[in-house]
Amino acid sequence: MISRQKRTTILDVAREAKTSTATVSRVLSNADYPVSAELRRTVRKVVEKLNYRPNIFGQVLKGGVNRVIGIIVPAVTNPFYAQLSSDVERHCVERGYAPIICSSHNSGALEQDHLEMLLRHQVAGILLSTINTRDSFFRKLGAMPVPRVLFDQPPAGYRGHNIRFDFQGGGFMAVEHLIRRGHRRILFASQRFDRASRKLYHKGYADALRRAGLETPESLTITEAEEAATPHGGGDFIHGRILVEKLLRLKQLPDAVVASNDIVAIGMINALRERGVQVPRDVSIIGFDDIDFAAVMTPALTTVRQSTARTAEMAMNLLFENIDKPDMRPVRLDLEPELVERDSVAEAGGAIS
Amino acid sequence: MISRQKRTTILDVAREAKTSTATVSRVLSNADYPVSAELRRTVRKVVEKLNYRPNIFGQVLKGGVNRVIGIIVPAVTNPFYAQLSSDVERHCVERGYAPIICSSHNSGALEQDHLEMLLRHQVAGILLSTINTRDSFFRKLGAMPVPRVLFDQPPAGYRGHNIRFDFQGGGFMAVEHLIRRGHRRILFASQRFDRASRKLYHKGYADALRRAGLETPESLTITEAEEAATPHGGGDFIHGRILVEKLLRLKQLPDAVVASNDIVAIGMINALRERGVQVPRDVSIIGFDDIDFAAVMTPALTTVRQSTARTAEMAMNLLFENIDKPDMRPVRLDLEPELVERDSVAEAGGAIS
DNA sequence: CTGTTAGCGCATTCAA
DNA sequence: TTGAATGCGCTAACAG
Repeated sequence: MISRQKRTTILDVAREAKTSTATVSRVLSNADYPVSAELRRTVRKVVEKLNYRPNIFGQVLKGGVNRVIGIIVPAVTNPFYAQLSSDVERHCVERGYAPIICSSHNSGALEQDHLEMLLRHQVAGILLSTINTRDSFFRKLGAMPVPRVLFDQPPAGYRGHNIRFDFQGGGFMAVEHLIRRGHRRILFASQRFDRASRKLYHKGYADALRRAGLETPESLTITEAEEAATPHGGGDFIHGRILVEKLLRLKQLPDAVVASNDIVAIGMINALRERGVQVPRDVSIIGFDDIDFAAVMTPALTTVRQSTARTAEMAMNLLFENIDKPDMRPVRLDLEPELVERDSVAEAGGAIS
Repeated sequence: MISRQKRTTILDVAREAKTSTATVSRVLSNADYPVSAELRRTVRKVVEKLNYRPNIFGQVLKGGVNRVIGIIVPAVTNPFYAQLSSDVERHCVERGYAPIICSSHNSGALEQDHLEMLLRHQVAGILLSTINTRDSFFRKLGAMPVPRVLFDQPPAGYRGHNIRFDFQGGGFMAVEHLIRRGHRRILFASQRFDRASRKLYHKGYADALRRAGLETPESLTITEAEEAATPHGGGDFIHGRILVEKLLRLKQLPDAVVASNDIVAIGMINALRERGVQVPRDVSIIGFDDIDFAAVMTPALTTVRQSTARTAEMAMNLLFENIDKPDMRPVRLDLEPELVERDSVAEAGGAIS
């Protein structure tokens, strides 16, 4: 059985200071309330001496609000989400809120557990990148009595507040850039298409190819079995390596590869280098996300940026607005991709412009 | 002012189910308690219908315990801490606890804020990698009535539970390995020595050199000014680049470099490559931590592992033991470094063995 | 098997 | 300027 040391309560303080709990409460949290300077001083001294800290469970129960924001991401081990959590944390602290970061380990069930936990903790708001896709989940989510903003992966029909990144435009932009640089045979390399974002990114990719009159080669993907066999730690890096194995089995190397994210791209670049294939000399690669490492690696990664700073800013502004105005109607904000040109995409032989 | 939607309470459920709050409570949280099958069913149905969720503030206030564990790390954007948080999270979930991950952004003040927040939330236990060093902080920490385990950076004299990684042994091990591979002029490259871990790692490094009768060259470090000027995102990668600039200004390239962590090592390898200096051909580099990426990059990074899996396991076992036995006396657990030989350290010309 | 009720710690009326 | 009393939502002791 779990036990715990007895904590000092407001009553202990009141007794020691020879006053009432009401006065102690006033000294501590109602700066304006008139309390004689002397009593105020004694109370503070006793608080210090007893190392008293108000029990938030009493406070919140009494009707206060828990100044805590919950953030749920698929995996903090993914640098994109780590950076985003970090950005969000800063916004929270600025406004006097405490953030609770939850990582769902790419598990829909764990994500739901986190959601329940946050709700039971009466958090003031929730920021969520969900990997759940079932309607039943969104029905439950919709019934949760708490301000919330979805970002990164809001499903197509989602009706609440959400930050919607233009994945399709991103895929289009990536291919456009590659074509502009003279590439023709452009491959898509990705984990399973189990998230809307990946489907959309691929759609943008295919659209751009079609528009340029180019054929859409079959994508390189990770099978469910391969995914299950991936050691937990390695994550997408390993997927990049697996994709390279498949790539090298092709009759002919493509001109360029559109990778589903930076980690996959980096994994591919490394695996290719080991096999003697140089990026971008032998093949160009474009990533997605623009994680910190992309800028400092060699070759510096050309990528499509999904700005964590902007996402965090938009999402938190929206969330705090909703916390202030619980009845505001759902807002959808759009976030545009940005092309970040660096060194992993080279000019191809037959460049057009 | 902050407002919130009225949440459904146990009373709402009881009324709707035409029963008492006690029965509802029993159905929900006391599986053994005898309640007629029919009533049980009705209650469950109403709970579902009203989307009721017990308010944890009521539960805890009543005397229950908050099955939540707080984890504070210096920065989730550092892959080592991200991985560790992730490992810890798994242990928590296995035991029916919910983890709250807090990132202190390398700020001692923010770390204290997080600590206060966790305490006010009556968490069952806290896992802490502190960057605070002042005595006053540890006095406050000591007075906190909550089971806690320090890991990664417990200060020398700390008396509570702690997991102590042998940084000094790690530094020694790194140099030993380099010497074994025939390297003689071995440089230490690091951020500021503002943490005990870095001082200790350097001490082990210097000890090993002295023992081998080799001189200890002046270390390459980041100045406080350079650190302040580092853009927030880049982190230690940038530090690696700065260290390379300093390295290349030396009259002579060393045989090998001992980097303070993997990120710095990776940053250095990349910056060196851009300047035409190949690792390990021209200079060997050994990292520290063994983050996921170390295994899959090119060259695969030789490094000294501080196992996140082991750290998490030891720390959580200790923490849960302390939660079960609040009066147990402080335990100190030691964690040994492991050398992970990969490809960033080469055999030097005049190898001994 | 089911219901009534006390009380956890706190902020806030209301009364003095 | 201060204090006594109430009730937030919940569980458990007690009563039936």
